[in-house]
Amino acid sequence: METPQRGKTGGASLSKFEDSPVFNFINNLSPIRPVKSTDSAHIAHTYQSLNFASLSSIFSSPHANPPRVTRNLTGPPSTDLSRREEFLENVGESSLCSEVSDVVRPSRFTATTQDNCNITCSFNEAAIDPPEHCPILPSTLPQSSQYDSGSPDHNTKMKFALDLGHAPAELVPFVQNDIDRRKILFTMETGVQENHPLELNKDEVEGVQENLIFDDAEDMLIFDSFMEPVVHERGGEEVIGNDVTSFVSLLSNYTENVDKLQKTQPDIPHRPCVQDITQDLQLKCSEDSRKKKPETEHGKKMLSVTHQNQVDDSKQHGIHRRCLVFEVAGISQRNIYGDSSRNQSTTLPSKSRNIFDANLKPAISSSLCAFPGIGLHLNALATTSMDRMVKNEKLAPGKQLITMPCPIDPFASATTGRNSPQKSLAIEADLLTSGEIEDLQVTYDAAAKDISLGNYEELSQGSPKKKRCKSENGGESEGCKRCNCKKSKCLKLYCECFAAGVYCSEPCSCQGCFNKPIHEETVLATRKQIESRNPLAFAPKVIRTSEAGVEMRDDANKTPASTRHKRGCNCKKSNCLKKYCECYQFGVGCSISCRCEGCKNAFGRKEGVGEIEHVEEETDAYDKEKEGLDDGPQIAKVQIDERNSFGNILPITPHQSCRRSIKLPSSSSAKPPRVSKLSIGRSPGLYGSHILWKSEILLSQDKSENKINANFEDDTPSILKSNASPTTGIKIASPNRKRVSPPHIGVGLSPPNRRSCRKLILKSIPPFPSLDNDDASTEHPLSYSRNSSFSSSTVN
DNA sequence: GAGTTTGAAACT
DNA sequence: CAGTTTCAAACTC
Repeated sequence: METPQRGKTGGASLSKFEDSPVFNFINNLSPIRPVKSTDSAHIAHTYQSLNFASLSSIFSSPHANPPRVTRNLTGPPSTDLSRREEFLENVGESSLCSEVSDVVRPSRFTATTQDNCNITCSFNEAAIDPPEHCPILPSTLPQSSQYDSGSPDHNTKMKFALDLGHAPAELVPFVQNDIDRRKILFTMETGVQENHPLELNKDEVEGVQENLIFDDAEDMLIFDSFMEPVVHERGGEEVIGNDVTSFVSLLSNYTENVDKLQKTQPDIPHRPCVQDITQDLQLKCSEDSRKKKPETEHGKKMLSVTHQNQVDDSKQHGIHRRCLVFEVAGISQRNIYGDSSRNQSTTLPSKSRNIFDANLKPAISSSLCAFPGIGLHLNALATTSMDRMVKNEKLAPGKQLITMPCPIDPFASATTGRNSPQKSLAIEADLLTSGEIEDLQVTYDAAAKDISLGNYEELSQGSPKKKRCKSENGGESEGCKRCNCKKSKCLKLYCECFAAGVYCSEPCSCQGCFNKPIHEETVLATRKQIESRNPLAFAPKVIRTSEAGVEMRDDANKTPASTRHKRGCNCKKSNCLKKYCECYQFGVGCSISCRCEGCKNAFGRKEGVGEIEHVEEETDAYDKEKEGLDDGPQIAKVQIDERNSFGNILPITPHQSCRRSIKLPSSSSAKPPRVSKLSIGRSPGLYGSHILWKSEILLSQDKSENKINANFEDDTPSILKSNASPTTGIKIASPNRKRVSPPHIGVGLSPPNRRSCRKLILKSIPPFPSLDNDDASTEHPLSYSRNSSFSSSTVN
């Protein structure tokens, strides 16, 4: 090996870099393994052309204005296996790029792949700026000004590029691996994507980016997700760095806001600094990793076995990253962006997946309970995705395909007998242990059982029709969704089937029904018309808003204020204690957007209602009134990331799903809606979903997450807090002037800036598929003709 | 199962 | 926007 070359900026040494505050900062931020000088040296050694000197010079010379330096790193040709293996040995677990990630993480990291598939890491000093008073940060940490290169944007950028054209193919996965492991909140996309039709194009990314303006640590976390490396078909194309840029914005905003916050609210305990966040993540990650240890080890074993495969894969693919939102979201994100993403995880080298897997599991779990779908369309999409998943037999090393019958298939259930063959749930999972698979199966069976028992709604947070469902079909989920329309021809939202985006089926007692496949055109046209009137007409009625933990902390029996009816109810006589009330029906509390009178919603009352009573009283009242009522609304509130809704069918562990459920007052004693195992968003199960976003799912989870969540609220401006209710905060006018809230949730959940996050969702993924033209071909056909064009048009 | 009540959806 | 009508689910008997 040749000795590392010094960069043009060269003067600084690695040791100098070690002494730099930035180095310390980085180490502080690196929960898993601090950057070590030896690492750097080793890296430099290993990769002769990777010049860290320039990096260190920048870090160690805060006042210097190093010119932008780009280094092309020429490693062993990817075709040279021996060299690659040697490289692997040298680099070892902590690969070169892991170091790279370590080094750059605290700063702005942009990974762009140029035509020659370089990874360009750009440092932006602004991102390095630590929040003031952040205990972990060295007091001497250079501020941005110190790094001001004089450029208009004050960016001092150093690029070191890894010429993947010559670099070991493993490099990329390793980069990904380490980044994943460290939960670094940036995205990186490397390369290349041949035959990735659904890959985000630049415009999409930009669109996403535009709306991705996080400015809080939480945002970062959300943004985090787990980076999913994706192996693409070809190595060496353009890497979209926009995601990374998004992260940059995020990080920058975060630091800035922390500073602001600290200045404006010195009394308030400082929000978690980056380290706190990363530690939380790391903690979670570590826990997961420990749990997954056997798998991890197995994965390591697999590594050797599958190394060649990986190499091949690596040759075929690039790294594709999409990281938004928490882990689950990360997965779902893939679905948003296309089918290709699904394989992202698939193609991950097993070794690289160890950490990733730890994250994947929960994601899988949540998916199980959140059988996707924003509306039926998405459910169908999910199914289709599954199909495609099955079709796509290429499973990554260390992956296994678990297939189970899919009970939660709106089509299977509502349209069985027509064109809805029972779908199988194909779960691509990391080599799970038999026990884990068993657990998965148990969970899945439980869900299936619920559905088969007619508790469809119980699983779907929809209007309970248990009466009509149970005892029928001997366990088939079909028939649970039925209407009794007489005049609407099942072409109005009065019809639950129609509203849910499903065809009426035999069990329906409707008259003059047009909501049938044979009238597909009519159905679609009508639907389109309705949507034109109100784009969100078919949107989930219950959305996730803010105030999440607040109410939960206040009273576990209450529905988290974060989950509220989109428009709010308008009850006059029912006191929001009957299913007439949609809020109650969905098992959510009323909010200030409700116009109900005499609200006694047991799940929580709207703010401002004078009759604040104790929940116990409410419950008692309800009990009295409801005594004898066989079942209340069976609602579960697994909140689904809208991205999950996009067909991200991933297995989930039972308790994970339960854990993510929001406990509702038990209905066992004729009390309000009880908690069910699963819930798929909106109504009758078909909507699957309210777009219950991932971040919400995580809300009630880990301590670290709770901690973060708490901070969310802390930072929520009072103005937003006051608007915390679902609709008030983000109320928009629908065409028919009715109050309509965007499907996104988390008004208050998110600090102001999180609006961007929602924007992102809305923009990048039309939550509620429109019948319009282009989309119609992929969405509505899905809804109403599962066998129609979608699969054929998107599968491959 | 028929009739009533209720509130969302649709309409004016 | 508000008021009214229509509608079908929820509920009662």
